[in-house]
Amino acid sequence: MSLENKEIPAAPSDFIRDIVAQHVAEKKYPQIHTRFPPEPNGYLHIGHAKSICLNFGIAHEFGGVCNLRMDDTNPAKEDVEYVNSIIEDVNWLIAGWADDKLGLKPKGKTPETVTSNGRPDFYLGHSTLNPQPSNGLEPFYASDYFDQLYEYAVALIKKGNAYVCDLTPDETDEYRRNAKESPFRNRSGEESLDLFTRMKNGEFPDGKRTLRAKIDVTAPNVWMRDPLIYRIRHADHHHTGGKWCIYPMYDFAHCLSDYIEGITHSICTLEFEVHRPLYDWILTHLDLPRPLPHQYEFARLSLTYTVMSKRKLLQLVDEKLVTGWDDPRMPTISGIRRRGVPATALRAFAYNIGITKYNGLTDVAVLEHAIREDLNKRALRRLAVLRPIKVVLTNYPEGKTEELDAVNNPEDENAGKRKIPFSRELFIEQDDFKEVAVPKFFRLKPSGEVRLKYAYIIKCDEVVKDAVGNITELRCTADLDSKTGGPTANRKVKGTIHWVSAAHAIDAEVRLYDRLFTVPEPDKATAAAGSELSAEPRANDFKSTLNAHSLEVVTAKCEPSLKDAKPELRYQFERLAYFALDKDGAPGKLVLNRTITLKDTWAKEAQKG
RNA sequence: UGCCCGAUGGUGUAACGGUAGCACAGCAGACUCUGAAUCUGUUUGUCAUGGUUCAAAUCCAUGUCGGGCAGCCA
Repeated sequence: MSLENKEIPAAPSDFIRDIVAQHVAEKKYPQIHTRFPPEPNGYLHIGHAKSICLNFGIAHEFGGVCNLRMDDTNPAKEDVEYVNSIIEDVNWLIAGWADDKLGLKPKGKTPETVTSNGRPDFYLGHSTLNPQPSNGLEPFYASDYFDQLYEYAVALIKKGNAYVCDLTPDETDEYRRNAKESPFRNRSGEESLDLFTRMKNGEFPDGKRTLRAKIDVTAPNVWMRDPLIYRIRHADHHHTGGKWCIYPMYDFAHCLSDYIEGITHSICTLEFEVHRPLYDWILTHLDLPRPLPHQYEFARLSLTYTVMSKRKLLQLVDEKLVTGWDDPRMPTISGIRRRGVPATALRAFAYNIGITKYNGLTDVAVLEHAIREDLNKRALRRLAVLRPIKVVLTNYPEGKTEELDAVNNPEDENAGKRKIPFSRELFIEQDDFKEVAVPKFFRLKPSGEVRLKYAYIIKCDEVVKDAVGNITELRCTADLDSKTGGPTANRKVKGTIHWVSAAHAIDAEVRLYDRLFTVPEPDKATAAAGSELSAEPRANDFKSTLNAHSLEVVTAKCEPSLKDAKPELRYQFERLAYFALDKDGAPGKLVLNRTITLKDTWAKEAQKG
């Protein structure tokens, strides 16, 4: 069994899963049916990953289905680029885990008019389960239901539960704030129907009229104060083209999309909690013949050292503060993937943080731990030197090369071994030599000994410097009996360091990524903290906390086996970090991204002084 | 301001009227041919005040603090 298919830890329990489990026990529904409904107006981020893992996790654990649906009712903000990235990201995240629960539909399929329980109904039929979306299948689109939503709106008007309103946007706001009835509230159903038809036919400009649900303008919950359910937008839609100039609002489209698809559990984030009465109102006022979906809310994810809002992420992209949506420093799923994080690690993280209604702030260390735990098990060990310093072994024959055995992964016997060339001239890490060593520094120092991993114990005899005092070379002698497996191999020296043979090393462009922000809560940053004490954070202030050193590029010296590195594999440069191939690489040009460093207890110790 | 929701160690979560547990982080140690991993130990917690009860993190009331909503965005 490969790591990709390895099951993630025991299914968690939370208040939503408890509800679902109860419904399953009661046999309340023939099948549990969730959905993941992003708006295609940006790339998915790690907060969406939490939602994906919840919705697909429930489908996975309770034998259900989870539809992927584009919540695309606002043509102004949405784009096919985003649709495609969403499909790619979801498929990547659920691959080998819940891809058999992914609900799709045949391309172009729209809801059918059927009879359910003796009454007319719109229903899409059962979702198609298929892990290959390219196979004539596509995700669901709220925009595929525009015909049906229009019919539902007409039905509401005919029942006296909706009316066309001519108030301007400002007036609408004012009336709603003051709990005042619109003067158009009591116009006849016939007149509303006529005006709604003409809205649809394009007779009015944007903003001229709206369709509103007739509920209760004095309701304490403002979303019940005759909310808008349709507005005029003369704009092409990425999926329906120029067919429509009126578009349904979220509240109207979402609950009915859930219904049309046969969703049982409609799970969303906390900010929609106040919308739930409206969700229920619309569904219960349309005399729908099948069981109604129900909405449940959980807290969205916040992470330290991260911004999560699509607006801010878009700003980073637009202002070229990162290289794109998939910049490995971005908290987007595509960025995280490019950074080298396996989907299994992201899923483990999502499971570990749990689901509640408390708006907390999760320490990014929890994510980092999940990544390290995953990578430790799968990464192939390699020797590579990021910042080289030359070492010459004066007692080792010139021109001699040995092939030394090296373990590919101590956590996985099946990963096997490889050969590493060893010779008289080597590179070691600058950090692994100190001319004036501090007490607990047990790496290489003048007259000190250190083990070269898989090779010999060496002793530093001489430090060679250039005219300005920079170290150019270390001249060392090797204990030629101390080679791994040799007579004095068990001689104890405190330190072991990594190295590469200078003559055999290959170069790689290595991108050392660090956190994008320097403070735990960039959203709370105040740019002008000096001049305006206790100032409220302003919309753009988060950019003042960007980490200037979030990317450093070095040319590393790597052991030659790395020329065969594969994009689907992960590598650990021993004692340093985990790496993955970047798409910018080419045959003969190695480009690696640092996914995450190894834990570095020494760095912490050294900082203490 | 109105409405809604929430509050358990530093952080995130569990305990569903009956011993406050887990993970991350931290600290200390063991081991180590990766200062990684692994292993051991360990500091720190039920927002407050009342009430119900043999018994309250859990139920009730009030307060405090925090979050959300008040777009013709989702």
